Amino acid sequence: MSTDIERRVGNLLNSSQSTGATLSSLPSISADLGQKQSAAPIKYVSSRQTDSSKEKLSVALKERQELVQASDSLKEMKSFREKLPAFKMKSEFLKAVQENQVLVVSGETGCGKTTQLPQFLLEEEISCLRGADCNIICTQPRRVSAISVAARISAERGESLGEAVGYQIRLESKRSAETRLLFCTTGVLLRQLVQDPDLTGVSHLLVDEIHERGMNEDFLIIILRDLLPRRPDLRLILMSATINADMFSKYFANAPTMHIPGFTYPVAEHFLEDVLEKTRYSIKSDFDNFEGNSRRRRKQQDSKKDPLTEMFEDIDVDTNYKNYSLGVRKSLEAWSGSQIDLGLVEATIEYICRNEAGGAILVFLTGWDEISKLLDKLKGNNLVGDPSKFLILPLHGSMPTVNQCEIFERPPPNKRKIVLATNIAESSITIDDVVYVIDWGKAKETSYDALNKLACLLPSWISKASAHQRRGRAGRVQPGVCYRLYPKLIHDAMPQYQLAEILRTPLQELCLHIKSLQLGTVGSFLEKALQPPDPLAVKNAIELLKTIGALDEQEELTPLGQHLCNIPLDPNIGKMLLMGSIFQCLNPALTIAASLAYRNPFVLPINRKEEADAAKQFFAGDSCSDHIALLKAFEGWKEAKRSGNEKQFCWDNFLSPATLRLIDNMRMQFLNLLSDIGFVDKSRGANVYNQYSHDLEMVCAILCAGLYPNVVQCKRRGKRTAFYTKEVGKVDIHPASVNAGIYLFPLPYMVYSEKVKTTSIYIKDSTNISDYALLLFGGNLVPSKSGEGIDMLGGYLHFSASKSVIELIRKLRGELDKLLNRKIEEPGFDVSAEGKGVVAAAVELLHSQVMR
DNA sequence: GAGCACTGC
Repeated sequence: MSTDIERRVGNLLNSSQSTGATLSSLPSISADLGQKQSAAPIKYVSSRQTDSSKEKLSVALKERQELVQASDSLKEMKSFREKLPAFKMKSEFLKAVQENQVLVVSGETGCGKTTQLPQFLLEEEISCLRGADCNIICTQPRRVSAISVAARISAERGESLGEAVGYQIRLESKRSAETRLLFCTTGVLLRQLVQDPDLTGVSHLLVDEIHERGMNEDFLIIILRDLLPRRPDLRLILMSATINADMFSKYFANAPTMHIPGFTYPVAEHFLEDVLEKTRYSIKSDFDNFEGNSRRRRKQQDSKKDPLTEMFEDIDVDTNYKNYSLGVRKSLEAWSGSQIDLGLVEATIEYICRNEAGGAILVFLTGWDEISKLLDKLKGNNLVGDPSKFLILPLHGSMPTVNQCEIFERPPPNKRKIVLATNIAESSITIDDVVYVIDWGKAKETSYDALNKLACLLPSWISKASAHQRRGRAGRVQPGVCYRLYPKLIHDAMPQYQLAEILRTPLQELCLHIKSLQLGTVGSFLEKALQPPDPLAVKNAIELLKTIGALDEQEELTPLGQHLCNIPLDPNIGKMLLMGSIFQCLNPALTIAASLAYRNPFVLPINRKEEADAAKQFFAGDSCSDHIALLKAFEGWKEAKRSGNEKQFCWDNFLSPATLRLIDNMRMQFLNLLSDIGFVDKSRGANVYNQYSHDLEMVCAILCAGLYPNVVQCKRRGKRTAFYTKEVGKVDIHPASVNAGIYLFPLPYMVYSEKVKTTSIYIKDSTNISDYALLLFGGNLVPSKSGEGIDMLGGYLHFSASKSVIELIRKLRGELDKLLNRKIEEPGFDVSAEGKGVVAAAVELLHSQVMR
C-alpha cells in the first residue's frame, strides 16, 4: 500500500465529512423499488364472520355444488372421474379420514389420488354443510404440478381456477376468499409455518409425493408429527406413489394405510441380454486390444468401481446366460457398468425404428455431454439421421429447448419423435405420446461428503423405484415398451429407493429454518427425522452458521441470524443481500442473490457453445467474475426489455427470458422482505441504497462478505495460476466459468458460490477479489501467532503488512463492523448518512489495489 | 485440457 493511499484512507476515516466529489459523480440508478406484493397468509380468515353468515355460506356452497354436479356440462367429466381407481375407494377413504387423524395412502400413477382425494374431502365437507369452515391444503413438491392439479380439479368441478380450488406458489397465486382447497408447494407451506406454527384454521392437510423423500417433505413431516397433538381436529393425509407406505405409517404411530391400484397401459420390458439378442449389437470392450482376460484386466485397472458393476463382473456369464447366443455372452462379458455405450443406444433406437410401430421414443441419459454426443451420432445415422422422417430433440434443464412446445407436440404422421433427456423427463416433464423408453439406468446424483465438507455430483445407478417410474413413461396413452440397457441382474441389485435428500445435502439452510421455527436445538430436532442425517453434516452446518455470524456460541440466533430467517435464501446469499443493502449496492445484491438462488440465466445450446461462452465473457469484461457477468447480463436484459428488444437480446446473448423474468420477480420479493424487516425504506427512493452499485470493487467486496468462507487462494505456478482451498486443497475453476481461460489474475483470492466434485473438484461462479476485500468484509481478523500480521480462516489465510497499515486496516474494519452491527440491531439506522466517511474510506482502500 | 442431474421458499 502506498503511503499516499494510507494517508487518504486515514483522512477519510478520521473526518466526519466525506469526499463528496467522487461519490456524487457516480451515475444515478433508476428507481425500481417495487410495490409491495407479499403473499397473503394461507389460513382462511373465517373467524370474523358471524355464525349465521357462515351457515348461509355453507348452504350456498352446497346448493351450488349440487346444481353443478347435476348439470349436463359435467357429464363427460363425471364419467371420466368414475373410471379412476380412486373412485371405488371414495367411501372407504372418507371413513378412514373421519376416524383417524393420520392416514397414509399409496397409489400408483394414474390412480387419481392427487386429483380425486382432495376433491372427495372438499365435496364431502360441502355436502355436510361444513363448507364455510373447511380449509384443505395439499402440498406438491413442484410448482407446475401445484398449478396443473388445481386447474384440473377446477375443470372437473366446472369452476374457474381460483374459486373453490386455487393454488399458491412462490411469486404466483390464484386463490380467493372462497377458496377451500389450496394447492401449494411444500416450500410455501414451510414458510407459512414461521408465521403460523399451528396451521390455524386448516382442517385437512395432504402432503403429496412423500415417497420422493425430498428435503422439504421430510422436514415437514417432522414438524407435523409434533403438531398433531396440539391440533387434534387437524386431519393429515400422506400420499405416496409407491408401496413403501409402511415406513411412513410407523413414523406416525402405525397410522392406517390404504392402497389404491394404479392405472397405466402395460409396458413390456427388455433387459440388456434381450436387447442384445434383438439388436444383434456387439459390445466391444475397451480392453479387447489387450491380451488375456479382458474382464480381469479391467478389474485391475479400474479399482474405484461401483459395487453393482463389480458384482456383475464377478459372475460367470456362460453359466448364467447359457440360453443366450455366443455373441450375446461375449457382449455381456465386455459390458461395462461404468461407461455408457452410445453405439448400443443408437442400435436400440434403430431397432425400434425398423421393427416397431410408430410412437415417440424417450431416451434417459445422465447429462449434457451424453445428450450432445448421442445427438451427433444420430445425425450421422443412415436411418434416423433423415430429418424428414425423424425429429430428434435434446431435453436438458439448461438447454434452450427446455421451454419449447415441440417437445410436447405430436409430430406429423410418418415422422417419429426421439427425445434425448436427462432425469428431467422422469417426473418434471411429461411427454404424453411416448411409447418407447430407452434407459441405461443411471442418473447424476448429489451426495455430501461430510468429512471434506464437499458436495459431489456423480453418475450412479438409479433405484428400482426410479427404473419403474422411467418405464411408466412409455405407457401413458397406449401399451409401450421399455428397453433397459443393463442386465436384469443389475436391476435386481439396485437399491429399492433413492437415498433421502436430507442425507445427501449440506444442511445450513435447513438448520437456519429449524432455528427460525423455534423447534429446539438443531441436533435434537433432526434426530426425530424419518432418517436422521449424519451428525457430522449437522455439525458442519452449525459451524458454518457460526462462522458467518448467524448463530452464537450457544447455537442461538444472533441478530444477523434472525434477519436471515426472514429471507428465504441460503444463509450465505441472504447475508450478501443484507450487506448489499447496508453498503449501498442494493441493486447488484438483489440481482446476484436472485440468480444464485434460482438458476443461471445463461443457456447451454448444443451447437453454439463457443458463442455462448463468448457472450458470457463479454458481460464479464475484465472483471474476472462470473457474478459480475450475471449482473451485467441482467442489466442488459432490463435495458433491452425497456426498449422492446427482449427477445432478440436473449437470443443474441444466450439468455433464458423465462429465467430472467423469474429473477426479476424474485428481486422484488427480496426487496419487499428487506422493507418488511426495516432495512430498506422505500419512501426514500432507490438512489440512497445504490450509491455504490456501479462501483465494481464495492460489489465484489459485498460478494466477499456474503460468500465467505468460500475462499480460494490463487497461487502463481509458472505461467499459470493454481487454486487452493482450506478444506480440500487444490481445486479447479469450472470450465464454464469466465475465469476458466485466464492464466494469471490481477488479485490474489477468489470467492465462489459453490464447490462441487464431479470429474475434479470445481468451483463454479467465482470472483477474483483483493486482500482488502477479505480484510474489510471477510472473516474475523485475528492477530498472527507469530506476532506479525493478521490471520483469517483459522490461520489458513495470512496477511502481512507494515505496522501502520495493519493498524489502519484494523481500525477501519472495526468501524465497518460497528456500522454493520448498529444497522443489524437497529434496521432503520441510516448508514448512508452516519457512516458516510467510513464507507468512503473502505471504498478508497478497495480501489487502491487495482483498477478494473 | 477441460464440462454444465433436478427441485424449491
